[in-house]
Amino acid sequence: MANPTIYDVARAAGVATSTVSRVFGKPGRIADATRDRVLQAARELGYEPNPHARALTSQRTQTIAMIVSDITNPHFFELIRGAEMRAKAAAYTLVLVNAEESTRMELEQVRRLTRSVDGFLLAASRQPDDKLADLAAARPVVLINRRVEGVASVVLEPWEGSRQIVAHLASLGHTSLVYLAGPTNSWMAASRWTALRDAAAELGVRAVRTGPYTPTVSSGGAAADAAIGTGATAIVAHNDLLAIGVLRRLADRSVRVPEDVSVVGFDDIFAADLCTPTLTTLGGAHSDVGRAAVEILVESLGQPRSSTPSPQIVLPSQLVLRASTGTAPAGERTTQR
Amino acid sequence: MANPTIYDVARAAGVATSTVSRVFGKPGRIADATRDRVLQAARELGYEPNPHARALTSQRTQTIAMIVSDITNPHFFELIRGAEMRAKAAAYTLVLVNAEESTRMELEQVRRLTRSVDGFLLAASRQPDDKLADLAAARPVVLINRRVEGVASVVLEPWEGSRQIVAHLASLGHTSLVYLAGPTNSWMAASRWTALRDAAAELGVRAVRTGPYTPTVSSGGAAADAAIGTGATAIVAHNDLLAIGVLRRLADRSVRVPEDVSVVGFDDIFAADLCTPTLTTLGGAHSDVGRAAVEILVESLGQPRSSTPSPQIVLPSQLVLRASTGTAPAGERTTQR
DNA sequence: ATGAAAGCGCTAACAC
DNA sequence: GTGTTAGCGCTTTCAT
Repeated sequence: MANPTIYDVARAAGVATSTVSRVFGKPGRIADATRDRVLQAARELGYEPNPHARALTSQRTQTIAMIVSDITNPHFFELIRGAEMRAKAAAYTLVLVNAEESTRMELEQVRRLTRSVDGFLLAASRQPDDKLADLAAARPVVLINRRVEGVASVVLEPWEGSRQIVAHLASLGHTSLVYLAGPTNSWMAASRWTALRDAAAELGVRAVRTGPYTPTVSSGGAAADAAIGTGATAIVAHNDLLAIGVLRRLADRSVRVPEDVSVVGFDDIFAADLCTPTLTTLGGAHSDVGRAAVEILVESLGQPRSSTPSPQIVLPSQLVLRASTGTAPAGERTTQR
Repeated sequence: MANPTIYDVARAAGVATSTVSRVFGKPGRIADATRDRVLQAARELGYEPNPHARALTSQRTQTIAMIVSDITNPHFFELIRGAEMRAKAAAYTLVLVNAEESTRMELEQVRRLTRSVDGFLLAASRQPDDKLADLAAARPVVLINRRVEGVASVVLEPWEGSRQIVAHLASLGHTSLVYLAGPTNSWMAASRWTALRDAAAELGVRAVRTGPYTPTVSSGGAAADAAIGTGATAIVAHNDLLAIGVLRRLADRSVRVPEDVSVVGFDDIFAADLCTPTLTTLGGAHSDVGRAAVEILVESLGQPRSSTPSPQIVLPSQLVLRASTGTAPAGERTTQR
């Protein structure tokens, strides 16, 4: 038979269609003998439940959508990977959408997919806070690397991590740093800068910001030039891609790293350990972020809507010291206490 | 209204439900005035078509599944990216599944998703040929970087590319090379080796193969040791990840690249241009491969099944020369004609 | 514990 | 060009 339905199975097993439905839907509520008979018939006919018919009545699709702001960034890769693994484990299907840094497209895709998925993972969303609150009020949403009051989220710790970067630089004798900012509507960019600035103030380091820059290798050139222009001895780039671009430009300009200037990135992407010099960066278990996001989304789908308290999860980040940071150049160096 | 249906729209616009359905389904067949009226009503009510109800009757889901054999490999990233972009452009939703190098899981996921998607993209499938032919006979399938008789596919040219690698090495005076093989059930691994071997024979280069190796950086250590053991002056690794692992191990063993030995990879991943030395590799437009695969899949979905001639597309690869290849060490060098 | 039957929202003949 | 109507395959009351 081409596409056997519960009717075929019901007939073959000599039961009602509702019984077949129950066998597949809520296994507890059926007598063992009947269940075995149904399962047997189903197997013989090669029956597979039709997810659309199921979704039509039950309103549950066993599918979640992950919308990433920029699939080009390898950092998202880990996020996606973690999410995919956890989704598969929970028997959910993962739909992947790239918003290409466009807030409009992000919204449009959420709208388009609203009926086809049970919930959304919004990774590094570029929407304003109120928009996200609206979206989350209307459907299950978990934000990734973005935090908004009252909306569930999972973020990789940016505050203490940024603090550690500044402390690390300060301990190497740096008295000034420049932050190469990421996109203006990036929550992470804002969080990092705030934390860097505060930590710098505390530790007596001068901190300035330039940008915003598109977080890509190719933007690193202009960013590096601007950074050098500030006279700072340490450059903290919004992410590793940008940092690697900076490294390249500095090499072209014969600025030595870390002798003349130190460079720090964020994310600890695969390439951070391969570039020359290897890059000091704030990393963390990105795939765990994706995993955790799926976890709390799926969990919230089980509960009656709105009864959930919107968990805000923070996963630890971790400063990875490599060769791109070193003691501040002597001329600029201040006496350490 | 919470979830307006075509009934609500029909009532508001004063038409039949079928008219509403047509407006959204086949825009041509309706009078302009009626269409505008329906669209207007739909907008006012905030109507969104329910994809499941649509799929249930029409048998079309506007969704395609992409199953990748190993999402960890950054090379797949580009494939996914190209596929996602093209799918979105064609108003298709992309479901992403990682098979984690497991043939069983690959099959299982295809089965599970068969009813929910219109077709499959199988990237670097690890299934045997006959299994793939079976799968493709039962549903629309496009293979990516895998070729099987009678099944539609898109591959990045491996033969002429491998040939160019050998020619490049030969022109540098190398007379022997070792290929560090990828997974045994990888079609690409087989194709590359065959092409390398044939080209080597033609050009008077001795070629041996070791392995198989898991194509990861961490496998590169053992692979490098084995390669050195063969005495070959040129190492061709199954992919860039493995090649980078080899580079690391050689550096640890103080084997100079390219002075003592040359190293070549495949894929031209982002990191190939960042490692030390930078890696000579056979690249190509991977995202175009993903794009093309979606294209022919979507196209075949338009046609009546089986009327399509299963296109086998080959996209050009391209040898990217970097610093990891150089003239063969003098001792081993043969006189050039 | 199981059956009967009414939809879920939409499409696709088939009429007119 | 538009309306009528019968399902698509399943879940879910409501009975029994």
